[in-house]
Amino acid sequence: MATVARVVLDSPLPQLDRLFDYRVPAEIEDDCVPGVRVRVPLRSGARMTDAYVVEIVADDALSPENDFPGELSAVEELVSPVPVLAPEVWQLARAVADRAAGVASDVLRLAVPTRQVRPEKAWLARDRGHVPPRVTAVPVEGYGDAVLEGVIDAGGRAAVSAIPHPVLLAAPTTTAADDADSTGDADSTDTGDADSTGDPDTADSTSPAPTWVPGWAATLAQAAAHTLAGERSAVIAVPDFRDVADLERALLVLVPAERVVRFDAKQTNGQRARALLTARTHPVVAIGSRAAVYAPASELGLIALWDDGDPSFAEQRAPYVHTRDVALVRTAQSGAALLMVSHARSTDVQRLVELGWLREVSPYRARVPKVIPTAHQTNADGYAAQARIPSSAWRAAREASHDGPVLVQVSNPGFGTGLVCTECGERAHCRVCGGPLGSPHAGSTPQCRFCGALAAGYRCPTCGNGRLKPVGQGAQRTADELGRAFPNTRIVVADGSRPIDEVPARPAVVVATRGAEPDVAGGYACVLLLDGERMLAREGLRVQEDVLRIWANAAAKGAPGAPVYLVGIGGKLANAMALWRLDVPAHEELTDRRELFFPPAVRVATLTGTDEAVTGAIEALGDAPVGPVLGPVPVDDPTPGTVRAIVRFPYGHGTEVAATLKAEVIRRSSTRRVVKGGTKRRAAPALRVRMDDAEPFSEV
DNA sequence: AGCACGCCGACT
DNA sequence: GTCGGCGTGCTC
Repeated sequence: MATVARVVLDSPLPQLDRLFDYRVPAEIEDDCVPGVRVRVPLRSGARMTDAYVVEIVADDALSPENDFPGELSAVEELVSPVPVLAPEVWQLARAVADRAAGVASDVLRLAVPTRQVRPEKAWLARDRGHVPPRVTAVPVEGYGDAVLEGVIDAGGRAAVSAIPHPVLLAAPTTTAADDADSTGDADSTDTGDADSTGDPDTADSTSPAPTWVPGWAATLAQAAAHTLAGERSAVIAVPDFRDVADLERALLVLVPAERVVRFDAKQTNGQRARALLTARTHPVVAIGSRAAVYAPASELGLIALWDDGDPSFAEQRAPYVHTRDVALVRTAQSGAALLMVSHARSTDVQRLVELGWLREVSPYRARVPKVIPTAHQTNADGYAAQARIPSSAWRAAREASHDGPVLVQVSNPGFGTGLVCTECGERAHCRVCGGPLGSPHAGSTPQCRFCGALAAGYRCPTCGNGRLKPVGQGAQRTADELGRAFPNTRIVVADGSRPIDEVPARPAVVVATRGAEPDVAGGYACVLLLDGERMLAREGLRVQEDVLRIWANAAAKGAPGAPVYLVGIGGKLANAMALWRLDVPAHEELTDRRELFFPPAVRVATLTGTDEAVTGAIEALGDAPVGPVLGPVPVDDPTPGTVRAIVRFPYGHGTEVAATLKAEVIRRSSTRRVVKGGTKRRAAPALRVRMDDAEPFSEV
């Protein structure tokens, strides 16, 4: 009896985004299993396409009325007998693509690394019956008696407020197993002497030394260890590379290295391929940035995200699906538990909480940061007056700097955000492109921040004066100021171009741009959050939640109960920080967005293309949209004559809207336009659809 | 993507 | 009468 392989083609064409059937030649029948890569002929024999086998069916199980009625072509080649596409990852890719009106093979490109021969051979040669060391159960500390364990074991879902300070994480004692007398207080984490009883059930004969890790990392490592102890996998996605490092450090205290696999952008393809195959072999904890959420972890028991509001979770490649959404789809498909851990709450998670879909879990008696808001004066130009740091904060910082490091968070790197004329205060602009001038170093030649042109010999066009001074404060400038104010203290600057992962727990002033704050064992003695006002002045739908997130994450780098000065901020946001009730602004923000039909209260789709295609797509949607359709308006991107429109629709219509838009894309892709003019050349697709853009209104 | 199929203008 | 233009549609 012959068999038929049902395959997904590795092609970005939407009209090919469905399964195709091929005959399986007898020679490869044994190895042609779901998940393997094959090459198949597509259209008139000679040309080959890469594909993954998704399903093997007996050809007498095909029904003539439902399946392809013609003669099947044969699979041309089995590329490798290693099944790299796990069935659940295929299901995930399909659902994620459908949700985004996108193409499944685009999702697969994010989920499956390109073929690597060496790791595959190593995997095939290896004893697949290998049993990895067992993982000792540890309690998830700080959340009351087995609260999070209960969520995980029940396949539940929770929005978890992270423990807002560093935690000293110690390896479980070899007797471990029962969590009976957990105090539920992360501060009391047992330092535990490094025992060397050499329990054969644990990976190493010597336990790792206790390590300071961020509170969230301790919680997620313990949650993962709990999941692994039940022989189930955990998948944990975090925004960036440094978070991966923190989490890995925490995990290696609790679980054998063999059980931890990484997926991140800095890996080579070979490393990713190895991680992928390991994850399929036995239960692991898969950690990493966006790609980790697609890890083919066997027996999935837990999916978790740290800081889901971080913009890094927005995928940059088609179909632009946010890691949070992938996690939600995967949770629904797998029945695994879901933990959304953060300090600040995203409006997206708040929506799920208000729906009752996520349960709220907070630390039990956590010591929250002692946030002290100090509203402050600005001068008439709107620039911070000389007293940038209020005297109370000065005093506290100076005092704290005797005991340990003080963190100073600023919004921008370098020396300042702009230059103004010393005489008339006019902002200096580039003579080439009109962009703002800045100075990368003290006293260096002014340079355009947009086009990079140097502006030597600049004269103010208003008053003719030739001298400029910086306005706004970058990290370097702040560091210089503080250096004068703290004469005998070490000053450290950390920003995007000079990243510092960790500073010693010694007196120092650490000036860091938002998001680049180094860790310190035990936490900072004091935290100053300086440029809040400027950060809030940005345009955008998510500025407020983003700024809260940035503040909260820095505040949580302080030692338990350390003072945190929130400079120049009053009102609701200051209140939320002071009370450490970061859900309140999220609730209010979400309420506003419901009234305005803005995401995430509703979903959005951005339609780009020819006027006819965009208008046609809007008509095809019928009455699914809510709120007025925005546009179509002309945009000359990617080609002149293009228009863009934004439609908004309730979550309940998502499936229908995505399917309709995908059908429109397919319809328009078969009739391609030819640009008028002498030489005919291929034009942009007549219709492009992007769903759930985080900042959909920024360009319309 | 590519390539075949199909219905209207100037050529042996 | 036919050769060939590229719009349209399909790919197991």
